[in-house]
Amino acid sequence: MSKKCKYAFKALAHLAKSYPDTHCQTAEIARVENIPRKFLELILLDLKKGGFVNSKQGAGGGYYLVKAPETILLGEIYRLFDGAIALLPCVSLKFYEKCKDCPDEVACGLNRVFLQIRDQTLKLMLQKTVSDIL
Amino acid sequence: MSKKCKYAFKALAHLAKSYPDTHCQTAEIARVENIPRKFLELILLDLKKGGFVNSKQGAGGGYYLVKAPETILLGEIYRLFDGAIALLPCVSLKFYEKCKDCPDEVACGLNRVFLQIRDQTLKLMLQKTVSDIL
DNA sequence: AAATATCCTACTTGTTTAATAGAATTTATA
DNA sequence: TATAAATTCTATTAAACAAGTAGGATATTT
Repeated sequence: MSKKCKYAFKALAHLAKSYPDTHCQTAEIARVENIPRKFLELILLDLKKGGFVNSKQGAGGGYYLVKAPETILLGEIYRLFDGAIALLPCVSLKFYEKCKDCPDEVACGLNRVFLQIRDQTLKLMLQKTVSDIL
Repeated sequence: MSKKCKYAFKALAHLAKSYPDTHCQTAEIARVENIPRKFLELILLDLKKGGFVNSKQGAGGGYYLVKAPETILLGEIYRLFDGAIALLPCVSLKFYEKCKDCPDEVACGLNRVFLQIRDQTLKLMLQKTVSDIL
């Protein structure tokens, strides 16, 4: 998992603590969660584009969750930042790509095994939410 | 998973088909499995250093498995080429590293969730062998 | 108007990936 | 014993990605 993605999880967990009452500023999150501030700005922006958080500009502004923590699936966030959950593109649901070197996906032994692993991981990732990492 | 690792799996599967009777040459494996030949050379060399295959130099030489296909765990190969199976260094068994931004691993929610995911994946990866991808 | 905060674009630095190139070494065999 | 065939070794490369950093534009409050 990229640092970006890990920081995103931590930022969401931080915002979840003040949900739905109040909002937090980038600088505060950065300080408390030990994340480089300017880097975190980009991450929060991505989370906003992804529809997970919203923001208020200007003095006294900040970020807040758009949805309840228990409705934000870890898998969605992972995909937003790191792309495929699957270890092979040919077993990915959302980022599927055919292997150029593989003539027959159905007969491919790697495909079979890594589909199982993807299924397992996906199940947990779409079952666990931001409220599970508080 | 890196291409290198995927190619390694395919090369091992190829070698498994002629185990223990005969050996295969890089050029043949490269052709049949659609892997760039010079790239495959490096991979087979790594597999040799890792103790999974052995080779015979010179005319009529080639590579062959050192151990039976059903004793070569996919997780071992994955680790050899791609390192940690875990998604976070702080939940990795063989490639453990402390997160610099995390004050308390035991209290960390991310640690908890991704430890579960690692456990799942590891279980399958150390249970499945080269003979499972034939 | 000033201070504060998000928003946006670009840049940088280092590492990794996926190869490719060429020569050295070893071995079988004609 | 020369030659061909194969592995082995070292180096290089181009492209992409990771993890930030920098600076200014924009919006909002006081």
